[in-house]
Amino acid sequence: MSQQPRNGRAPSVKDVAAAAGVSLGTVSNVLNRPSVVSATTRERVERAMAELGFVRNESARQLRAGTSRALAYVMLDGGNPFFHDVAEGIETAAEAADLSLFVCNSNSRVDREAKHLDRLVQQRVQGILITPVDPDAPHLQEIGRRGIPFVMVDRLSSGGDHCSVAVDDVLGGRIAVEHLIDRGHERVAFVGGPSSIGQVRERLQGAREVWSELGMPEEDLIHLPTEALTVNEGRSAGERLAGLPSRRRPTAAFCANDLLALGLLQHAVSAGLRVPDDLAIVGFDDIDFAAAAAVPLTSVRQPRQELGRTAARLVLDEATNPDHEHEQATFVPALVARASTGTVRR
Amino acid sequence: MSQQPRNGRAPSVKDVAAAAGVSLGTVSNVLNRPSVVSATTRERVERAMAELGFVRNESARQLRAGTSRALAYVMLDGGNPFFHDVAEGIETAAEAADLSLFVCNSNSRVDREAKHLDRLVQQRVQGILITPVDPDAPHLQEIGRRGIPFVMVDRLSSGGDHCSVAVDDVLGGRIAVEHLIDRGHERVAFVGGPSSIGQVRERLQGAREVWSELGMPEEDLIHLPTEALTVNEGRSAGERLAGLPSRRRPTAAFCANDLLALGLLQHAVSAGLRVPDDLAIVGFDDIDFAAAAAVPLTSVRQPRQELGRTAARLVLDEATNPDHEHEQATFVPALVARASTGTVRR
DNA sequence: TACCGATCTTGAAATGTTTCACACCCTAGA
DNA sequence: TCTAGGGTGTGAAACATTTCAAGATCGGTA
Repeated sequence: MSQQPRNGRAPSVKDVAAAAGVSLGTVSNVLNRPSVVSATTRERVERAMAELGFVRNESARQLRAGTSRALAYVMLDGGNPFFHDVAEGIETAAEAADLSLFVCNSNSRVDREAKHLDRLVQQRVQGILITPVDPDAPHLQEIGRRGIPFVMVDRLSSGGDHCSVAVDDVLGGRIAVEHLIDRGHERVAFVGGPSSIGQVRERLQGAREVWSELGMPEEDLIHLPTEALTVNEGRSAGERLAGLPSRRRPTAAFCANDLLALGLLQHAVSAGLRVPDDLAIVGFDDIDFAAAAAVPLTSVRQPRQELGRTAARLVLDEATNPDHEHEQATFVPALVARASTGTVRR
Repeated sequence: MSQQPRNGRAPSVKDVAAAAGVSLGTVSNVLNRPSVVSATTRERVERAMAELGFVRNESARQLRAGTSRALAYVMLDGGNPFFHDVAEGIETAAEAADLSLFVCNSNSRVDREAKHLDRLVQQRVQGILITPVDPDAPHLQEIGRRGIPFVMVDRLSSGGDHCSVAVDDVLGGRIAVEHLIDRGHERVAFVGGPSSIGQVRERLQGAREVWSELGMPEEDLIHLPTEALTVNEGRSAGERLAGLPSRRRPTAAFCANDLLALGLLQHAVSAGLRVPDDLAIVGFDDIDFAAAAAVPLTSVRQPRQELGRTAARLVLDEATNPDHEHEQATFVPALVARASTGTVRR
């Protein structure tokens, strides 16, 4: 690991070859096909590398080989642990395939997303995984048309012209609200928005479906819209909820994600409400903080890591398998009941 | 934005030049020095690029130019929102300098950290920011010796052979415990570990300093060690705390970070303890979830984004300024008092 | 000794971009 | 008509690597 005095330029294969007294090709063989070079030569070359502190120049490698060694995941909201867990799953799979993973964060902004994508295309990454701000945005189609392996995460592809991985959000909405009805609640709020977000729309749809199927009056499922899926918005929804006249006030809330639920929970506790007795709460995603809340949160679990691993598997298949067929992988969400919805009412 | 039918190979400057009827050099000029080419030629070239769907090949660019357009941040624990916030700060600064940021996560594992670093060196990134598992690990020295701009984040450099950015952790420990003493607590637990982590050692040191300076008996500051700085470990510390004989049991806990504090808080609430009356809690970092906890958490705030921005500034200076001098930027932590420590006791 | 096959090594070509010295074309001035 | 010089455009070289056809070496055998 020792090094020559720095002379400005990083040592190249050429320098290694000279130091070891072999040709460029041999050095390259040591790097890429060690088995074809004799043990003694290999050793000599490796010693030279160590002495010079040689590190392969990845841009040159990539330029010549025509293929990068990296995947990328563009996540929607770095502040939401859900996406971090998905990224972990992707990284596990990438690691196994000996690929790097670039993690980017669009922060729900289309311009940031576009900028990231542009850079990733310039980098010629092997594949792009993304939870998009808008699944129909033209710059996404662009990626596909370019022939870059592409998988949509946490959103199902409508057109079917690329792979996608997601849970069944409608079903998720159904099981959340069914759980609340089971617990005896007769007036329930759905907290979430904006409805430009597909996940929000579908979770609400599932909620409404099961609500009417079980014969509950339509006006007793109240939609409390939010501007974003954040803790703060959850708190502010809590204020609005508290402001409702008591005969209209729901006894339970189903939040479009756990961040909203945590915000709502906090507001409820600080307003002196007892959870679940005065207000039951169900979240969505089942992030670790949900279980860790002061009143542990009932939540609709998504298999976060598995979502990521599957997405990575699909993108790798698209990258390497000539017979690749696009696939829409759907997972089934599961209710995880905790203290925030307590036991049966009354 | 339309494209030729894909013919397998992505279009290169050569193709663009041919399509526009100009030379390679001119295309490159349009890309890099638009001002030296006449408006009409430029337009023609740009049209050709659009028609072919040309995207610059970054590896070739980097190989020739000898310089990458990216920074990297290797964070210690992607599951801790603190590091996400630091990364946001770095990204802001990188964005302003028109650089990409690669975010990696070592997950507190030396081998993952080493692997990431190795890849980043191969990529020839312009600079590396890192919150290291072990600040004295030899592979870190290696980076510096290689001449890659390098900044340590959330840890102060001892040797001074590179830049670093951190808050004064000893001071942080002092203000946390001083606050508890002010509130009238006479028996306090420090929750945190392992002590291989410098931050933990220093926060404990600060706690001990102020404890003895204010004349409190040494044996009344109890150290509850943990295996990691996670919510789960916080919960388990809560169990151990509850198991102490009541005359030894502290009335307040200072946790080495907010995740521990949240775990401890959850255990306390579920065990029926009133916070802050039966147990007051102070965290460290002031992540967003601290304020959002059911009992909002008193915490020692670190300027998370600013830490990141400053680190990015330093690494950029090292990368571009020939007169760069290594700098240890220290920030002052501040106590943010919330409900979890309530008001004065008795 | 000559030849063979196996094993190992070589060196040139190719990858897509940027750079830079130079050539070209005008126009203006002598 | 010639020259100077600004404004444009050109094309070859360079960057660090990989690949691959071909060459070298060696031990063994006819």
